Amino acid sequence: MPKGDLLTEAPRTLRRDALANRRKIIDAARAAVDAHGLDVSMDAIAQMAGVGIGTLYRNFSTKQELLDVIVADAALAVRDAALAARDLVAPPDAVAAFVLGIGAVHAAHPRSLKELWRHADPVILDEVQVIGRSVLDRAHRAGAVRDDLVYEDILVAVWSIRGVIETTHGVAPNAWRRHGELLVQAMAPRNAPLTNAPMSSAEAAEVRSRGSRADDR
Amino acid sequence: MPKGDLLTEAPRTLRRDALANRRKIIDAARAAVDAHGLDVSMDAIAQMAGVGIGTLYRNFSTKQELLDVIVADAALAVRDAALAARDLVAPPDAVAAFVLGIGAVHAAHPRSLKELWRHADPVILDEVQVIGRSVLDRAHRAGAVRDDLVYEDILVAVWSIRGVIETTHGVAPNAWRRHGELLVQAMAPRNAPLTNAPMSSAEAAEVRSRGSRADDR
DNA sequence: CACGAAGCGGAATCACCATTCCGTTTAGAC
DNA sequence: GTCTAAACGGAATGGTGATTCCGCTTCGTG
Repeated sequence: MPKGDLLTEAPRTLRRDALANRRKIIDAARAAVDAHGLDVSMDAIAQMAGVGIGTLYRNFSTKQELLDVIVADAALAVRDAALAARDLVAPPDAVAAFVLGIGAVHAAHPRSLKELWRHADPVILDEVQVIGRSVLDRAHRAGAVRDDLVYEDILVAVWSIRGVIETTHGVAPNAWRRHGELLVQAMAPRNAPLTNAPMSSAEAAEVRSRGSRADDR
Repeated sequence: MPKGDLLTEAPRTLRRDALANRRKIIDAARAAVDAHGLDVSMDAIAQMAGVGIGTLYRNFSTKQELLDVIVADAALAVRDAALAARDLVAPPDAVAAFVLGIGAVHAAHPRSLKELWRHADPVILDEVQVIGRSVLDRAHRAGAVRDDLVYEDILVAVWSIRGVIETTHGVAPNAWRRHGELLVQAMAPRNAPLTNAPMSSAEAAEVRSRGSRADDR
């Protein structure tokens, strides 16, 4: 050990080629997931990226770790869509922009967002929630949405669009848009009050931690 | 070959015990799928049914074949819900009953219906479609739904409810009901005309044959 | 009750993946 | 140009799950 114990931690910079490979891997992984779902094999990703499997594992010690990067990216895209709705759209239309904007992100990555609402970084999802609540709040004050509409309804609307995309994206990639339009209209004032109570925000948060697996494993 | 070629086909009746086992297997499979999803292992199903794996494969030559039976059952439940909506509910409310009734079936089997709309017997799904179109037709004539509502919108609504259930069932098993209510209201007359064209019925049919996998495999 | 066909259980087989290991190749500091 | 740490590729390993095989057991007929 001639160099002593000065450098216990990993080096801060990657070799030029290594960095390029890392990029290729992430891009390939995203493409592979969009094309074949979250259960693409690591070999398939490696091949698509044009590197060996060893290189995948040099960059990401686990498949999950790689997928997390993909999901994190997607979460950022969702947050950006939320921000755009809040900051670039007039309050009365912002709820629609929020729902449809996030729907568009899902449509662009039909499979990688599947697990988004369960596995993504809670910090980002919290940001989305804060943005969404503020969008809804201003819409309420503008009288642009029905009184009984709560943020959880909007969340559920997004999940419903996700479901439509999951079912249709290969055949009718825009089918979700009409569904979204229908939902937005349902959020308008003047509709009869809803008789079913909304999901509580605690429940919404829990979907994040346990997903739907109340019993799995 | 003393018996000659008279009995090329399989015997028509099962031994009493074999029949009982077959029932146990189907029940266990349904329960297992509801609890753990379509990728439960055959071993798990066998164990839950209290039989050996060999027995599973004596009854169903393939895992897919067993799952198909489960899905077929679910398809029948969906058809029954559709029939109930058509025959037991006044035309103006029948569309709501159709959507919510089918939603309830999905909620009762959150996972086994996941693949329903892709893999189930086309004959049954056709029946559902015929029933649905007739329900919609009568609702139109009663002036109970918006003019621009087509059957494909209803199908998409069901898929959206399926998506909500998939996401929430473990945590908020009734969250889908409020979403369904919202959708039903959106289907009422007096809403602004939709700007997005509906999915074509050819596309809807294609979801059945290729599902969303435009590129898989 | 004896017997043979029909059934049964579960070990063995096969295929597919994630992950590990290690000999070989290269970037880039000197 | 040399040299070494950093990177690489891909074969080998280990685990999981579907499917097959076959000796043993049970139903139910005569």
